[in-house]
Amino acid sequence: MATMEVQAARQPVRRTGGRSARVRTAVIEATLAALLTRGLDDISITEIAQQAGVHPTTIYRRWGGRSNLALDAVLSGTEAEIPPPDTGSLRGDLLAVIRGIFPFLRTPLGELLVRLALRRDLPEYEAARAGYWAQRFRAGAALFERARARGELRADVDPVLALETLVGPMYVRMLMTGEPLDDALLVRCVDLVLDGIAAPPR
Amino acid sequence: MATMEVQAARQPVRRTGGRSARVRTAVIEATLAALLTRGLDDISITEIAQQAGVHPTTIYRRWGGRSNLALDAVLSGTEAEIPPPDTGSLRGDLLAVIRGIFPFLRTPLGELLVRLALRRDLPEYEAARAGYWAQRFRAGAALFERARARGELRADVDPVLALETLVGPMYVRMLMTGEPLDDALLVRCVDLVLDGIAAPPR
DNA sequence: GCGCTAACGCAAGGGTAGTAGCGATAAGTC
DNA sequence: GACTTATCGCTACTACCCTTGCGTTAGCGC
Repeated sequence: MATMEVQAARQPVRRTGGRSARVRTAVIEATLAALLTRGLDDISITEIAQQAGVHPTTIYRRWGGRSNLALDAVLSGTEAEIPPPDTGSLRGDLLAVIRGIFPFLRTPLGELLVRLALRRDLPEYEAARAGYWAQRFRAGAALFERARARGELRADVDPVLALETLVGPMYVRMLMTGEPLDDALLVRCVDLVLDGIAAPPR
Repeated sequence: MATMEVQAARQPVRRTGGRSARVRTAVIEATLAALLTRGLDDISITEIAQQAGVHPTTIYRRWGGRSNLALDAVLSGTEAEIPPPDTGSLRGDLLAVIRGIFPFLRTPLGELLVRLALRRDLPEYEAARAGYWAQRFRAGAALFERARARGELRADVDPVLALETLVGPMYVRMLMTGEPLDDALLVRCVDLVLDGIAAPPR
């Protein structure tokens, strides 16, 4: 009796070194350059291809389309890890959090990342985005836990909502109103979230 | 001597009624339908044209491109005026403000408006956007003035930043994190902005 | 009504995005 | 070093976006 050889769906051996790697870095580099000069919607794959010294079909095959290519390029240029702050006070930690995000968002790359996050035609981005926010909010949870232990926090505060409220104005100004945005405003954001706007009871 | 007749650059007599009006409403309607079903980036002008019973060339000539067409359609479907609230208390006014924005943003049309606001390839949109926010913040200013007179407000509160902080989490959840969003959260947003997160001094 | 011309319809055409087939090259394995 | 095949280059092709030029229709002012 012949052996029951189940032909396992053998996945092809990927080739990650040498030419493929060179092609990838060249394309990613050219894409980033194009993104930073032309914007998110006006990049041409044909143009990027000849800029990278590569044939357009290669890009279509490996990335499949503009959105995916832009996503890969921007994520490749972004380091995900941000050390969670521990300054010893709630106010100091919140300042560190918002100051850790703000300068990056001001760079062209940061702005691209935000705009990419707002697209809905990229199911691949959902995972990356979820990971990004999960990581940030894990750091936030620790931050609030310490503050609670120090007695600096109200009892009923939701850390997630608090962080969203903290960074909310930054995104609103960046994306919607276009109002000016600087470090002094970040400090005011922190103090507003800490103390609220209501007059203290007397 | 002949009269010095300066040939003033005579602008053409616009025809706003009759056929032009019919074409416009038909196209706008078809565009809105297409936007709501296909999304902001996947609309086809050819398709919209035949849906509206109009030749594609007409759309290209009158609107010039997809972005402009989408902008006009969405703005046409949106009423700009929102009555400023006056409930008698700061908390009531803030709730009214955020509750006035929230249901609209949940509609497909509201979401389209927000996404349009995030595009940078539409200089025409800048004016509309500025007007929208100016109107909203004028109402906000009156709201805070009354609260200040009632002694409900801290002395150093910036109304603009306060409003941005109020609505910030709503936009963050809608655009970035995708966290759930309901009326109960709006109430918590208001209370957080009012009271802050810091434990009261004792 | 009448004339003028803005606005529309139509046909033709350039340009670019994206796909499919096939041979050539080179990465990984032995 | 030799073999297998993943990956890339090339050509050809389709499809759609958008523009241009010209003839036709129908608002608007008189």
